Amino acid sequence: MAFQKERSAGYLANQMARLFAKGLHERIRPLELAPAQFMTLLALWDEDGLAQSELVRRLDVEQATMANTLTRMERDGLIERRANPDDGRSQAIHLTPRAKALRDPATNAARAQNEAALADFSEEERETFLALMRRAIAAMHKD
Amino acid sequence: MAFQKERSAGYLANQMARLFAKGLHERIRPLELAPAQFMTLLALWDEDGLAQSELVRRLDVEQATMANTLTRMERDGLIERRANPDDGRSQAIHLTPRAKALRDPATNAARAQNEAALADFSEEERETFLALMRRAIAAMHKD
DNA sequence: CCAGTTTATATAGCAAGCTATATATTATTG
DNA sequence: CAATAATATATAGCTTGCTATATAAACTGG
Repeated sequence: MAFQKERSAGYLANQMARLFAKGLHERIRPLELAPAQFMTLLALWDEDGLAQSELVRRLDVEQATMANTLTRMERDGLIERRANPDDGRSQAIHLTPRAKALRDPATNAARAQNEAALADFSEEERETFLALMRRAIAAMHKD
Repeated sequence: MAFQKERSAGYLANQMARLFAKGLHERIRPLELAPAQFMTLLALWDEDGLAQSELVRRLDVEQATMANTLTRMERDGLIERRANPDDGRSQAIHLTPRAKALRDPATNAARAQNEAALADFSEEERETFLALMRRAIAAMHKD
């Protein structure tokens, strides 16, 4: 039996995620933000001064990925790494004023992208969709 | 109102797609295949000898992305680029015997990954999930 | 207290995605 | 037919993801 990509959850998930990322990237381009930077800012807008290890835990990316993203964000004036006086290994990641000011425009852009993707979904379909994605994520985490 | 990433379709789509890719990568590792190579092979197993432009159209990635993926696949002995006698610009992409032999083990690995993700989904939920993803993809394409 | 382990971060190296641009070939049009 | 436009592919340069490995600091058990 042939493998049909249009019927493969993994194939569709990849295509959908690329379209989300592309659309978000477009919408936040005027802010000079990239998607992974936005995702990291989401966690820091929620709670400033987190350690890299905590960002890794909350965003579920590999430590090396986060280290590189933070380096680019520091370069772009979005964050500062401040020494932790209690532990010479870790640093606290703090938002710059520029990053704080981006909160509203950036989250609005993300909301607009979600809305574009789900434009013709009913409220019930939206809830179902989010719930199914969360379940697939949980299942793969266990695996 | 706070932006909650756990309630953002785009955020969940990104996380889900990464987990699909990671799981698939793990499963096809013994075959020495990477995920984008697998995706490209899906199209070529279906129809050998396609031009790069047709692969771009069928897989919906940018031309530059496909050119680079094909270069890696050629390096890895999965494809050959053959000159097109009718058009000096284009080349036909042909599978090597090695790539042809990978069809069954690779599609089985992909099926196993999809199954792991959707293990606790009912048949109806699976259909719903695929349909919702297709609709989100179509909506973003239009956008 | 110190040897060994654990934890926090960084770096190297690769794949795959993107945009922008270059080059070659074919098609079109005045 | 020559100039221009369109098409097919390649390349440069960047971000984001990954694994594997290195380094430094802090803990811990004997």
